[in-house]
Amino acid sequence: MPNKPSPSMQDVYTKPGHLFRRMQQIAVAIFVEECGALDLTPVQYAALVAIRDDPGIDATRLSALVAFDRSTLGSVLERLETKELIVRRPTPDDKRVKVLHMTPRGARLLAKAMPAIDRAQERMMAPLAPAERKVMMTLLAKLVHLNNDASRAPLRIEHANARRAAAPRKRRVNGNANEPSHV
Amino acid sequence: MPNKPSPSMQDVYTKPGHLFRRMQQIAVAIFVEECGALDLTPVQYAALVAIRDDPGIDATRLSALVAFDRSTLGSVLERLETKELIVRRPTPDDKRVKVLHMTPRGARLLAKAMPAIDRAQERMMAPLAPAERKVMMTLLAKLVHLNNDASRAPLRIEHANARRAAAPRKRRVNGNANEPSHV
DNA sequence: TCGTTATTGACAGCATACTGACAGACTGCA
DNA sequence: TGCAGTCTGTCAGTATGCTGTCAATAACGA
Repeated sequence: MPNKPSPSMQDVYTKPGHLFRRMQQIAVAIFVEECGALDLTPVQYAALVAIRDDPGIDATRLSALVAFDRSTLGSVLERLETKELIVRRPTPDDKRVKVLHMTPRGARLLAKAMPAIDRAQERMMAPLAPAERKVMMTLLAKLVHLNNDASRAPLRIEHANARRAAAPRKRRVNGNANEPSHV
Repeated sequence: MPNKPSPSMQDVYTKPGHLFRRMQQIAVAIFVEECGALDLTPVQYAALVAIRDDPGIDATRLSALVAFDRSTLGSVLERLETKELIVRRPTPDDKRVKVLHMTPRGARLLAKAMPAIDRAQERMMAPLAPAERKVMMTLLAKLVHLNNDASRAPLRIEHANARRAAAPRKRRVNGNANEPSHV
């Protein structure tokens, strides 16, 4: 038995898992600090943008667009509807589906939130020099992209218009069928 | 470049906030995939390591060591105690405090989990080339470190032994008194 | 056409996280 | 010594996220 010594806390601090968790903690804290007055969370913001980009989208396709779990998205949409930022409407086409639209109020909030969002994104990266930021973002984007299928809620951009475009039915081939084509 | 008045989803995808959230999602998914059989989450793992490193630590100091919110840590410790991986004991010194110790069962689980943890950390970074991983980790560590005070639960290593070492009482000067001295 | 399969939104249950508040215990200092 | 202020664990409330499951509905295939 090699009897490798167990990891110490100092080891944990330098591991990607710990650092990603910390960075997410920090990013959310900064976001809320900037947007808290507008009562808008990172997740709600992303959902709003996606709905405005794709009016009439349904919840399942939205979850693929913003990479939320379908279960989680339900409660997020409920909160957005309670705040009257979006509406959920049934469709005659498919009685299972409820389509999503942004309200004028939602549009106003989004416009108002923009400067705060920008400040938040700026602050997260502030400790790095401009050149470092660029490297960081490139590597992070690559990492997220190539790990896309690791999470339960992978990003699926090509799904967004599937319904509307009457795309051919999907054939799930055991595991990850849709490798995204964009890089 | 962004001639659009409002951000589109394509913009959101390239913003640090979105990418950090995705990466955390992915990191947790990979961790759970590797360690799920052991019924161990990333947070529980970090707490276990810290308790083993610092037997007799109390919950408040532990929360500073692993950068959890004090409120959150309560329920985490409760779950660890239910699984009999740790014990919480009152101390005669200070009736408010409950000190934490790992059980033999906790030690066994930690030892058993090590290979899975290593695999998980490895998999998260797998899409990057070795040189890229190094750059990524360096920049990420720097970013987390310099943003440390942005979250509610900043890392406070110097607190860990405060009680035991009978350190001089800290003087809170309006706001965040402990600016980390290490950079 | 009709049974099988897939999809959709919803829900229950668990685990992080954060805000804010609290009672009880402790400490420093007047 | 007494008391004002601090610290500790805990709790209620809110918001993500995940694993499952379910009924209703839709689409497919023999």
